[in-house]
Amino acid sequence: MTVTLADVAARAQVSPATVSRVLNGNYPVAAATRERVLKAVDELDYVLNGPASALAAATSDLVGILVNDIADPFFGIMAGAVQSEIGGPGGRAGGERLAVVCNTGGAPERELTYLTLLQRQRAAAVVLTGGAIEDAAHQAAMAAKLRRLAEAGTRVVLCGRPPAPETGAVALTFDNRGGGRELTEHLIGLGHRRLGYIAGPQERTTTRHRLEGHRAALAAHGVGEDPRWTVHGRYDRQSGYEATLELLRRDPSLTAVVAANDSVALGACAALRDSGRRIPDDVSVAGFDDLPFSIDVVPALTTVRLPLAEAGARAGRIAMGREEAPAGGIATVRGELMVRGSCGRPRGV
Amino acid sequence: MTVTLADVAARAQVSPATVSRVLNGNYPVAAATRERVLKAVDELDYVLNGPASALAAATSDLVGILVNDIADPFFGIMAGAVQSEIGGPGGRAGGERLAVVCNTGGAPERELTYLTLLQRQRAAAVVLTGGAIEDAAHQAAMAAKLRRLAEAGTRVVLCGRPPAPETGAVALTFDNRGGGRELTEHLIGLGHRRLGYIAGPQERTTTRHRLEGHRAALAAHGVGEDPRWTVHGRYDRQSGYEATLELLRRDPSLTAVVAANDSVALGACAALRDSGRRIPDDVSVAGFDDLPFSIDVVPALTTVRLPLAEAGARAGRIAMGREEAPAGGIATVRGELMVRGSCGRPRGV
DNA sequence: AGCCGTACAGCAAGCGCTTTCTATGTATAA
DNA sequence: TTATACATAGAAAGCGCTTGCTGTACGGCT
Repeated sequence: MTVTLADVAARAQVSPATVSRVLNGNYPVAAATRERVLKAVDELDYVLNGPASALAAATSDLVGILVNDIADPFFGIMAGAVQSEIGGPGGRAGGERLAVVCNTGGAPERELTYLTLLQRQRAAAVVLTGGAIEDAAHQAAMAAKLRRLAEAGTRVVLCGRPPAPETGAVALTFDNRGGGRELTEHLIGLGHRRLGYIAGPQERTTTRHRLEGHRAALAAHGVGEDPRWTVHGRYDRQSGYEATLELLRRDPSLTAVVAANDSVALGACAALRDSGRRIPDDVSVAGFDDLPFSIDVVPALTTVRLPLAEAGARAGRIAMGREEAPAGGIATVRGELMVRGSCGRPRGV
Repeated sequence: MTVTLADVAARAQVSPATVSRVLNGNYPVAAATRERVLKAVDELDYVLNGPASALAAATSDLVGILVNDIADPFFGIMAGAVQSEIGGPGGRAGGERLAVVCNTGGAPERELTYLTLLQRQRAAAVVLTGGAIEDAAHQAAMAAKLRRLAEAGTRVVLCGRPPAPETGAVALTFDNRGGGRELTEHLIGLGHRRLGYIAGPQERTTTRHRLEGHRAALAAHGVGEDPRWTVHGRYDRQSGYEATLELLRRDPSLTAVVAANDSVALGACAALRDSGRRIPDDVSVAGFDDLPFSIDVVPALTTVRLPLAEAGARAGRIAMGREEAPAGGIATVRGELMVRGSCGRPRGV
């Protein structure tokens, strides 16, 4: 029914072993034989059986990419960059690998389940993107899983994630703290003294680091802080909208709102506008990430650009062993402050 | 070294067959035995070998999702929805399936290569999203490939794609023509008579259908058309920016610009603004898709909402055989006109 | 001429799992 | 009590491929 290696071998009048070697190309096969085999492959429309070959060779050409939300360009951009480097169709590398993009939705248990699934498939490499979840039990479980994957020969790369010590995983970490600090310093420099902060979900490293950067800036410049000025929410637009209304309710005199990311900032802008405030005349807004749309909203968003595509590409190359891992297995990727129209001087300054 | 089924069997004092049956759960196994096996699995930290099991069972739990651009939310939203329905971790369905999101970049050859890769993995199902490429040779090759996949038992679903006759593929097609027509009729109703159109890449069905809808509206209402008023480009923001400048150069008197999608519309807005025009006072702008950000730009984008998440979810269910395919294997998914601030009456009307 | 190195090609043993068929013990019916 | 069905577990035959090892033929060497 389905064509197998043996069928090709029969047709080409060679042994299955030879066909296999022609297809894998790492063994001397006479040119004439090779041609004959290739011709048979073509005529029979033969397609290798992936599972069988993975079983026999004890390796697979699957590469897993874990993302929190595939509908969010933040992850899409990284995933796309990883994929372009792992040598899938169209990638620069040679072999044909299949990128498996796994959508965890930010749920700890899904993260683990996907890792198990990838382990089951004997994935060649796994790239984890996005912030980690700060739960001791979960982190321990993740560390154990990553260690086991590494032991089984799967290369593990963390992209935009804090390092996972003693797991053998390479980490390209975003400098969220530094970026957050720089951003808030910019606002302080403009004269803002009453800054609201819309943070992401509580238990995320990304959330915490960005917030810490924000606070470090405030502290460094002697700017006061009020617990009412910080609200936590999700990393999406709607959450930004709601959080901003909440912030405004708590303290209508805020002159700036710093958002956990650009999507949240978008929601903040909408809420501000709906409540009759102008940006940046009445309230300044800042985002984080510099996603493609951020330059197009009006006014354009002041934000911190993270080199998502570059980091993803690098993660992909490291995962494929085509680039050396950074010293110590850890590299910090810095963001860049993008000053645009959404932040201005507060009234009367 | 690595733990195998046999190890578990030995530890649980049963045969490998029994372990397999416990793990797959479709054969009567005494409760006591099952417990013993499960305990051994746990103690040994056993992870099934995916390739081996796929080989033996001649099926796999991989589901492929082909997208043009994973960094584009248009695809991300659909892919996420498909994934949530195929029963991967966190999905509603039971079994644990791995969704493989493949980024074709819109390149014909990559589309085919990925399909081959998926065929090689003996994927359980494949969902193809996005417009098809209108090249006879490529379409024939695709049709052949899809037919072969279907023959091998892989369920094939097209989501937001025109039907592929005689391939056994189920198609959920977006009514791009109807949406395009409705959108332009709205503009005509507002009084516009000089409408620029920024189309997508030439060889895409999506591009052609949307443009046809636009033209049908013009024709139906006796509104003239000038070849200079149509420009082709890519489906991204930058392309929209450039195309708009080109449109303006060709005819500065245009009162409206209809874009192939929302990202393009965003670029158009930026170009219009940079050239000193106000939206919608001087020029109206319309998009297509209604991506999440479209409501947040200022003014909010008038566009056609496509139920991406719903369509993706349905495609996922059909791919899993959890929902019946539509009659004839084809269903048309309609868009909905979203009237917002970016379109107004032209000056003097 | 005889020997050996080299270049290919084939044999056959798995890889780790699923599944059919068979065996065994137990419960039910006659 | 014996015959029969049922529930459960095991034996074993692959699934389709890779790869270490074993030929075999040929050319160059001494």
